[in-house]
Amino acid sequence: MTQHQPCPVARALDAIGDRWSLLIVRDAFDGVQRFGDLQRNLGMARNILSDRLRKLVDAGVLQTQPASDGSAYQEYALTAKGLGLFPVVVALRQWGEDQLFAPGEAHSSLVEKASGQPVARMQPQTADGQVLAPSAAMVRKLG
Amino acid sequence: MTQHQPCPVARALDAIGDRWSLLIVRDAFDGVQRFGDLQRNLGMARNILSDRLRKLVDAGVLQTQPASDGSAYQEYALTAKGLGLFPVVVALRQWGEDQLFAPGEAHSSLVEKASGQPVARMQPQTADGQVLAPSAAMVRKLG
DNA sequence: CAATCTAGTTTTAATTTAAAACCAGATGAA
DNA sequence: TTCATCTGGTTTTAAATTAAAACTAGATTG
Repeated sequence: MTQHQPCPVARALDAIGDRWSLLIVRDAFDGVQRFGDLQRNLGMARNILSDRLRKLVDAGVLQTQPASDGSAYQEYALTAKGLGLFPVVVALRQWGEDQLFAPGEAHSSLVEKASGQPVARMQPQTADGQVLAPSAAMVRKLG
Repeated sequence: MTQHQPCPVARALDAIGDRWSLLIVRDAFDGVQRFGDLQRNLGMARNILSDRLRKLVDAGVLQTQPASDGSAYQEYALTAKGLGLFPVVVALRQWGEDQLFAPGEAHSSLVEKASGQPVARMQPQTADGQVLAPSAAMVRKLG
């Protein structure tokens, strides 16, 4: 898996496409920012978490900053680049909600804080706002 | 990584969150359906491709069907569940296009076949169509 | 019918992940 | 201020996964 893939999807998966990185990012969106909290939350090996955090920081998805509780520790926060993954996490969540739970099986769902209303289903759209079917899309090479 | 994760994101990543599965799905969206074509395209080991295809079929993301060229071989096609990953792949592609290429660096992009127009940027929205910022969303547990 | 192609499987080696022990510095309690 | 504990790691070793290559059976081509 060399660097500098020409396909944006491949390059994205190079950065965050392993088993743990997107779960770390999901937790970060939920406000989990401390090493220990991430480790307990995700139940993952500390050395692997350490490695992934380093890679996510190197990739510019996370950054370290002084802990907000005033202690001498640090916390991991999403950068602007990391915040850009919000649509990815939401799309993944919606696919999971739709496709991976038995009918009637309980699951969490994403709502707007202010209203408590569920978030709208994400769908690729054309420039003029029509829903875009997979078969109506194509990749234009090397723009 | 046990089965039956309560979080839809975790469950989704259990199904397609390894280094190869989403690349296979991306190729499937691009019409690549034959074992040999996938292997050559992705440059991955045959045994791993074989394993991933089996898992994706078991997960209901892909299904096998007779090859469309009339030969006795089979091909792997997206199921309805697999087609549901379109927003995930597009979101990932847009993040890659936005964040992972140097300014001016050439990259492919996704356009509408009919018009050649680029696909609109995906953004989570509230029920009434407002853009939803990450900080304005929350997870409601066990709906 | 022989050569080649397709879609795998098997075997073995290399890499990655996991678990557990370990450690240094920060914190908190007496 | 000192001792015990907490935090955020690293190191070591074992287990699991991935990769590369060789191999195979059935399909196709000439």
